[in-house]
Amino acid sequence: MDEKAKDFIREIIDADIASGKHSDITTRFPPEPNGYLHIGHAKSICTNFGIAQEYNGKCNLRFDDTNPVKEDIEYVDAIKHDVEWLGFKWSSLHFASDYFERMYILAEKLIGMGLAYVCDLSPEDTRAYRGFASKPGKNSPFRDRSIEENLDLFRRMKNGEFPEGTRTLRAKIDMTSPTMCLRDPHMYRILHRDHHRTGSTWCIYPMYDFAHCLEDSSENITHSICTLEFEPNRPLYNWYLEKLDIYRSRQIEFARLNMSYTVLSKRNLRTLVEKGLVNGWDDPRMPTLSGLRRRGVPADAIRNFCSLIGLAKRNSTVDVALFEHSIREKLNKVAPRVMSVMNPVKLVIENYPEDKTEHFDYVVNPEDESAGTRPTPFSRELYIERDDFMEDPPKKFFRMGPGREVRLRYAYLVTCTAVVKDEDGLITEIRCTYDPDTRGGNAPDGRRVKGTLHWVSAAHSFPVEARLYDRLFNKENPMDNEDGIDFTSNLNPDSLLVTTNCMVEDHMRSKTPGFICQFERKGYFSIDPDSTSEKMVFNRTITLRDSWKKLKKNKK
RNA sequence: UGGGGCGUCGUCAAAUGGCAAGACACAGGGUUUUGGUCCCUGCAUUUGGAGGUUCGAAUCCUCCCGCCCCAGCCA
Repeated sequence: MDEKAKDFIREIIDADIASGKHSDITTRFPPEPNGYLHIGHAKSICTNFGIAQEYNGKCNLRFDDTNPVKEDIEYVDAIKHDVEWLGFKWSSLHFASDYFERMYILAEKLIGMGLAYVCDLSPEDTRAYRGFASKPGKNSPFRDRSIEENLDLFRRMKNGEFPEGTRTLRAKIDMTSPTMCLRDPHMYRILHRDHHRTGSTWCIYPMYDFAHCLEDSSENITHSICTLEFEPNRPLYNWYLEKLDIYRSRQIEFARLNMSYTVLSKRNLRTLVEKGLVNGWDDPRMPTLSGLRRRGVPADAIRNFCSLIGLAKRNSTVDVALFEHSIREKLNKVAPRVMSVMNPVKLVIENYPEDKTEHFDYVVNPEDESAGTRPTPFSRELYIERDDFMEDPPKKFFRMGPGREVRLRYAYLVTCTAVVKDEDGLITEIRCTYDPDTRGGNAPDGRRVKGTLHWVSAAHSFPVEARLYDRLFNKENPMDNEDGIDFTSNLNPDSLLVTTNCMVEDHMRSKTPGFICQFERKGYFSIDPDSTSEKMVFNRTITLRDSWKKLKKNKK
């Protein structure tokens, strides 16, 4: 068995088990319900749930809902659905808000220990007193209130006696600490807002640093895995647990995922949605899990991608090509093949009987023998891809041209005899003859053809809408632009092209949204929920690799 | 320029003092009724730089350089 090298987090866990520090491992995935999950969260989900699986431990799903201003129940449901879709089951479900009472008690305990105080400084003054990174801060004038006064004030804060912004509860640590978050950090702020779960019960809400370590501790989380930007907060995380003398979870930080040609911050994704630059959080161009799902990306592909990218502390940007590779790799193995013509032009076989229809055996998936074959109908009038014909083709063009013989996949060898055009010079019809001896696609005399074209029978196909998606941004780093702010200037104007006259084999009529297939030679497609009985809609998940396109591009 | 992190191929990423894995990308070739898949081949004499320790250094030491994070009553 080839031992895959372990990442630094799994090495820490191994060491903790070896040393006897832990015999059972518990992790957690702690999203804030203020937006939709994206591929970056998938890295965290796969890490936390993956570790729990590998070590026979537990992984909780916990909503970090400490800020009612930004959070909503809508996101809670969407997040649960996304985690399940990715293929994970949480050991237990929690909400930070379930711990509000306990947090409050622990806050009073800290006050009682002389380690927390109510501060009346305005937000502006608080900032002024904090100092700078290189300059120490000054003590708040309210820092030395008596325990009794602090307790009284804090209870009155809780009882709603003070307006928002007038007072906070702060930990009494060290205003001169070189670590900014240790300069008497806020524990509670006043917010006269209804919370999506606790309603109007509370008008003070705990800050992240105070809340998160308590949540982890309450759940006996052994390893609290988070992203790099929380690294400077770790001393504070440890401070609360130590002073309160409660279960000590260990915070470990890893580098969040960045991906080329993609934005992955909730803030920027929200901008795209709110400015109407995409059609919602689940727009198939979005890197959200809901968007990827709608686009047709299998959860398996995402999980495999997450194991390919590794886990480390170095800031990095993964090439989106690696993600695309993961998608193709999965889809190639599972997607049934279908023939569909995106940009149809009629092909008439002059020597084929007008009233005849015959069927050929179509291999459903050459990568999966068990998928078997199915019959596909063929007749005198077909559609082929406009791109598959050139009147004056170069040598390397292996497709149809005047006088050229090509294979119609699974059917016959045909030779182009004529082209019919309208008054504008647009080709309206291509004429050809077929060789009846080549049934199935091979010539008994052994002659070979270079090209094999896909096709549909005109009488046995129907038009659908195809939404051809491409990368949302045309710049490797969408954040890199002239004014340094407006990343939307790097949006790819061709990220969505719609064609409404894509002809698809008749048997596809019965398929329903979510169905994924490969349109042969074109790419992988999934049926969109926008489909109606009048018009089916297909999303292009991703194209096939296209070495012909590459060859053409390199010549230019 | 205070504190906390991080520098190994174009992009990710292993190597834990003993001869720089692997994947993607790229380039070339083979097979092929998808210009797909698959298969072969090539792709870091060198690990941000300079010194030092050592028989031996990406790994240890010193100095330097670069990048990221922290000054929300956000998370």
